[in-house]
Amino acid sequence: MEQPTTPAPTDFIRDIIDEHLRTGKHAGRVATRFPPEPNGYIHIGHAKSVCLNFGLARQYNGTCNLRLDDTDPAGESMEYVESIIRDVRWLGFDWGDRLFYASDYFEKLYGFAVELIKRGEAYVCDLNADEVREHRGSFTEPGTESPYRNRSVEENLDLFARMRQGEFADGSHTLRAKIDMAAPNIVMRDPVLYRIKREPHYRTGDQWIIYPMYDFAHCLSDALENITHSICTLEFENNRPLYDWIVERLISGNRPQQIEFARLSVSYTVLSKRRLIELVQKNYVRGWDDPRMPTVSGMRRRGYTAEAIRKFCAEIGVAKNDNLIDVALLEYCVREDLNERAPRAMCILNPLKVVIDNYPENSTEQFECANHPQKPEMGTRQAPFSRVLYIERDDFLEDPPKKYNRLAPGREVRLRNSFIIKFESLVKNEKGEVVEIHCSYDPATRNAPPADGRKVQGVIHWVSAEHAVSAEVRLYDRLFTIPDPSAESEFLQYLNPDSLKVLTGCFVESSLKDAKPGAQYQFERLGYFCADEKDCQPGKPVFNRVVALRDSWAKMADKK
RNA sequence: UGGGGCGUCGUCAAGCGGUAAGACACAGGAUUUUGGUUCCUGCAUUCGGAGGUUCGAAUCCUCCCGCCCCAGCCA
Repeated sequence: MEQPTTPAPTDFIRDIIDEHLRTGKHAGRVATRFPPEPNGYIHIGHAKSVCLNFGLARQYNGTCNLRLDDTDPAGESMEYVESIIRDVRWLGFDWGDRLFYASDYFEKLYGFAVELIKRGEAYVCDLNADEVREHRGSFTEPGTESPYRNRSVEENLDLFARMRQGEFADGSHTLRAKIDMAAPNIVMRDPVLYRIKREPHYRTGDQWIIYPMYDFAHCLSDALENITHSICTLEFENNRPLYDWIVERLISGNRPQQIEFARLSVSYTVLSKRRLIELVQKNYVRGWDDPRMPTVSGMRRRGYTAEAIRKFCAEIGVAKNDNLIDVALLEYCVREDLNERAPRAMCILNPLKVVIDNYPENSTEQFECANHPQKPEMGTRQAPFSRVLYIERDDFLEDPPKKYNRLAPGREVRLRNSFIIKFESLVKNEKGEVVEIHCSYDPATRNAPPADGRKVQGVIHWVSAEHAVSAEVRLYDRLFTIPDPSAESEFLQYLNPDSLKVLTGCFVESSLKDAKPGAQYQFERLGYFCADEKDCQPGKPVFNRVVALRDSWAKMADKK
């Protein structure tokens, strides 16, 4: 698979690695991993981690594993695993043959647990969840030791084996590390290492009824895979002492080192897995790949490219500051990428009929249109022109404000790629709405400037009524309108009911009747659109809005 | 409140004792058969605050203030 070229910025993680390289730690090796739990689809926040981990591996000529961190059977599934594999690949990264599952280590992890018991540093505790919590103490008070804390190694070994064999009820026993119930860091107050959970695991089925906790499984999985730099998000900083505690006891030689960075937040949206699951399960969206979702698959379906997402991840940087990235930066990265690659096309969202009175009836001519104004190598296409056209309703105003650069009574405009036309008259219906306008065209301006050098009011796009293809266009606005991060907890109340507007009665030029699903276009003056991966059908295309072109006209109108 | 982190432009983010990069956003202007693109220009005398060390501090020290994370048998 092609490895993308993303810029290699400097950041504190690279400083740490450089230092290791200098001192010879890990013998010059760099091994990272991307370890999602398969309990949902990955989103733009995961993409940051994917780009970081795989980017580091590539930059330092190392490796990056894809590991499914599936130690809690609840909510995990093969569908999620498949989506993760698909999405990381699509983002442009390759883990070679290094696809791993924490669940493949269950037997080894069990062995590590036994070893810890033998060292007298883990014990089986009969306290239930509530009792464990009570014994844990609080931020200000130390915890109290479990009455089961000082069982003999033999008893612990026996009990732990029986836990595995299914002798005890769910939640009745746990395996705990024997550390320090008075530790100021609550993570170190005899953390639970194994719990009993009779829930089928999507890979191991009912083979196990005890499952290792994250803190036990993750560091040891890293060690088993010879990871050198275990990069995770800031909320795990409190867990690092435990990570080291476990690894120091059970692993000899070079040990992985945990390094934390700030997770991504993006304005106006929500990236919490819990909340995204809720959106899908309660059908607020049409699925994980709904184009309004901040998931990788949603963005792909919406028309964002992997390159744009990678560019974004490189642009935001990696640091330890809590951050809230302006969604405008994401959209900038998408626009920048699409501007290069998206062929231009004309589309009328809201048609207004225009009759060119002095153009012969039953006549058609073809205009050759550049697919990209700055890139002749992208070729041309033919656009049929005839006497009856559709233009965008917004492109005509009977009584235009100053600065309006489009068609109006008494004015001339350029029809993009074709003639200059001049307003002649209009037709209204009984309600007083303009339903049709009549214009004349200047044959001498066929893709040429007027001979007399006169300037026209602007350039608008059009489509031949007879040849145009009807299309459905979906305008996606932001799914949320969360005003600031502190309001995020009430996320459902900020769902934007207008986040999806379906426009029917739209027309696209005939060259788009076979638009390839997934292909992006720039509809001139309207924005970037993507032929919908799922709903687009030849002959009647469905387009999703990717991002809008800057709406300068709207901005001017706002100003005055 | 105990512990762990973090505070540099509206938003990200470089900077690591030698006198505040860059990007987005924003504001002007030029070019343009997309109000797009491109291209110029402007945008932190100041780095959470107050003291101190120093010829010199965003960078070192002290105190203070603010924000985030931790009391799941989630990850």
